[in-house]
Amino acid sequence: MDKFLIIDGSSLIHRAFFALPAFTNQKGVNTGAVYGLCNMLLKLLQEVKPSYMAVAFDKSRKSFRTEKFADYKGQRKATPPELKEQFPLAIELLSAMGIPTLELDNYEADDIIGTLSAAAPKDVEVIIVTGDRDEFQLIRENVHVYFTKKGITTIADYDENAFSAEYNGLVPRQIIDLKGLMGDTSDNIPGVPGVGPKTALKLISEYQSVENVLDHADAVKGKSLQEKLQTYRDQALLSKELATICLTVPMDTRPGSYTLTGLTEKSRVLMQDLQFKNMWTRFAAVLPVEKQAAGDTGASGEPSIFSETASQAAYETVAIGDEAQARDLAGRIQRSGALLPMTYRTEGLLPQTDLREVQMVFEGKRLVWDPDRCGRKELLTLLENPDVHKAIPDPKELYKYMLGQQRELAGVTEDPALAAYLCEPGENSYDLKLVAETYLPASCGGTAQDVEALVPVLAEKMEERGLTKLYREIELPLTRILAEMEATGITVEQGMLDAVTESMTQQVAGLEQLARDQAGEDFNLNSPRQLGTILFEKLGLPVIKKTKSGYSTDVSVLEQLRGEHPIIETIMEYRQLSKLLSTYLVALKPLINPNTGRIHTHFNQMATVTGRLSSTDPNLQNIPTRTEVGKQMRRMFVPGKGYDLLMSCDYSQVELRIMASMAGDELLIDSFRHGQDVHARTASEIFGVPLDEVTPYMRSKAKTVNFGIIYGISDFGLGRQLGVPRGEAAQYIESYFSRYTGVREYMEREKQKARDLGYVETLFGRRRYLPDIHASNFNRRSFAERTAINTPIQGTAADIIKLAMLKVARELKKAGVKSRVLLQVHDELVLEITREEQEQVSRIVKDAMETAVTLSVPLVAEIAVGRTWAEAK
DNA sequence: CGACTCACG
DNA sequence: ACGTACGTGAGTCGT
Repeated sequence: MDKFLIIDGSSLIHRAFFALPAFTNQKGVNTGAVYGLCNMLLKLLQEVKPSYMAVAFDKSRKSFRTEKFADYKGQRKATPPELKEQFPLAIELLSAMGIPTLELDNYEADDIIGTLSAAAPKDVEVIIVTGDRDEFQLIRENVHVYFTKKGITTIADYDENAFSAEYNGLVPRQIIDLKGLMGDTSDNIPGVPGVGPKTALKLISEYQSVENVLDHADAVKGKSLQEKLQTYRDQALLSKELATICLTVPMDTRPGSYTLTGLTEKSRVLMQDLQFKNMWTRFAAVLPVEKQAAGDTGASGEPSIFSETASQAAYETVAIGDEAQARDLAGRIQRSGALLPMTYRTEGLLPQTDLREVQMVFEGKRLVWDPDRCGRKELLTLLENPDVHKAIPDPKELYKYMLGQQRELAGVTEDPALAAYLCEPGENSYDLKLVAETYLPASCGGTAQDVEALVPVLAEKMEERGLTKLYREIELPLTRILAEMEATGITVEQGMLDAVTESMTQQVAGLEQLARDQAGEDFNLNSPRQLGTILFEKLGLPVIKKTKSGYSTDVSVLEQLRGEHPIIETIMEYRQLSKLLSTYLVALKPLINPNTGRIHTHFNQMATVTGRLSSTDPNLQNIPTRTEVGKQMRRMFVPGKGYDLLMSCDYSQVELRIMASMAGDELLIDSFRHGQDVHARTASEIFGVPLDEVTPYMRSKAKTVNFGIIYGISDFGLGRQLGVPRGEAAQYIESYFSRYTGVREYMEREKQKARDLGYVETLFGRRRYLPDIHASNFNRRSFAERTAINTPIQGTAADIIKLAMLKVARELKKAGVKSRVLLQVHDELVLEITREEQEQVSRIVKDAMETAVTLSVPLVAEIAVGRTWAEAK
């Protein structure tokens, strides 16, 4: 049966507006409500698959109802301007999408919807979508109401039965009788004062209609109710009339007039303008796309440089079908010298991953090459040929596949995903489809054609932003190194993991029981909420800090409560142990690869805004080290078969050194050049005592100050960290800056740069845009200012260790040693080595790290070696 | 799916 | 007067 989807646009856009945060596009146009509406429509289109569709809006506040009753909707708050301005936008967008919209003078959306649904023929199923219960009156056979309960995602389907179940056996039409009695505060329908939903439901259930209730007013229970019904008789009848949806609006009611004509080019441009990045493509999956007239190049009117690559029709798709064809093709590709745009997919567990669905663009054709079918040998030959230049988005998995085949992927000269990351490092994903939608006027849904089109676009963008060198010399070659590290993995001693898990499980259980005994009741120790209730309500401990949703119970709070009650100690111990247990023991075990017996983390090269790597599944960059129990975790990491030791090589105070160099601060540079203990030196400077009179207490304070400086210090933050009043913290900062004047100037310079250019950058030109630097909101602006200070430092450190990794890899290869790099932890490299190579490798690694770049201060790397990661520290 | 907490640099 | 350290990922709870 054909379905007719009728949407209460006004109702849904209101819901969307209040359910979503205030989005704006770059031009400052509010877009959140339209965005939310689009998402709801998308979901509905997917689920309902309608043949006909219309979206109705209220045209203005005036309607035939206001003529009857001047106060109708009189109490309603004015629509916020941020929402109001989105109505015309929504209508324009929907029209461009080929979705019929309706708004009529003197009528509300309700009436339009009512008229359409009432006129719909029996062989059409009508689905009304609204957040307004009034429209339940329209339910009948073949007419459903999808009611948006709360937010914008939960939808309940009401037919006659569902309605009757909720409304005590009434029929949908009787909603107007209910409204007649109870009124509606939001529409300012008065009803009968003192009659609420419960009384109204009871009365209508008994008497069926308002009229009948009024006729039997003397028979109802309760003296005052009787009186009210009699007094407000006319008001009740008027209310019923107001609540009645008009079914006879003069309009075209033939469903056939409301077909979906298809997405237009204009809608794509509009969505791009609104910065709805993948919305158009998502709609294209459920709506027809209007064919463009020949020669029409779209909204710009200018011939697009992508006019050839952007259209699907320009590409012929060819599947490689047999060995002869594969050989012929491989030969032609190798001779051509052309850049080969590619996509690929792999699956399976290391090292036996399989390669599937290779696509490439060659001689204007899209080739689909399934290596399981034919020509695997030829394909691998192409992939390992460094003279065949390839453009591959995110090729890390392909590198790993090749390593599993004892081969090496070479000649990857472009990676559009990586390029997009360098251009805009704050995005959530660099999936090819998304990148194509962002940078191309028309994407081909994440195919090799998109790769081809993206390469020149992103090359230009990177050139314009000074990122080319960073891309070519650091990021692109680093991918291969990361692939090797991931493929290699690190060995965890399984027996120890099991033993520690066992004993820690016991301890955690014991502490859990103890905490319950001390609390005198059962509760979930892992629930901060339940814990808060116990501590601050039941036990009456003083509230130190609050969170958005209740009492804070974090370590800083617990530390202050220590001694107030024995349970605090128990909780702190429990927290520490259960964290270790769940995150580093239980979670680690299933990530041991059964094929290799090792743990293969994933180093994400496109995850952070500063240029650091991140590590997932598992995160091996946050294995405990700070506490004694935590160190136990590092004892499980050992050299693998054929290796004797783990080696850790870490930069000493890189970030402070980088700051000294970038700031050109004479004092700090001097300190590092003389190989001084910087924290002690800082203490001597800010406390005004000779270096040999610095106490450990002063040094520790100075160390905290030094960290604070790198983070874009504030007196409040420093005070909190140090546990001193902010005034005292402010004094430390002031005396710091009065001595390290170069640092102060550097910070002002970076903030000014962010204000002038809109971005800050690292030593190697890695950029981070900071739009909030101009925010009127103090908080957001301050945050951007601290970021302006921190990002060049943290980011330069990231650049430097990446360079060091490339150099280490090169030097180790040149030396022909077996020892290899396994992990990177921001300022540290972890290797597994043989005893024989220890001297040689430590020299190579230390030297490569220290000479990765030349700053105005020396870089120092410290080597440690041991049987486990804990000992190599 | 957001909030909270906590592990790391 | 504003309220705060920078950058991550993961486990758990509760809506």
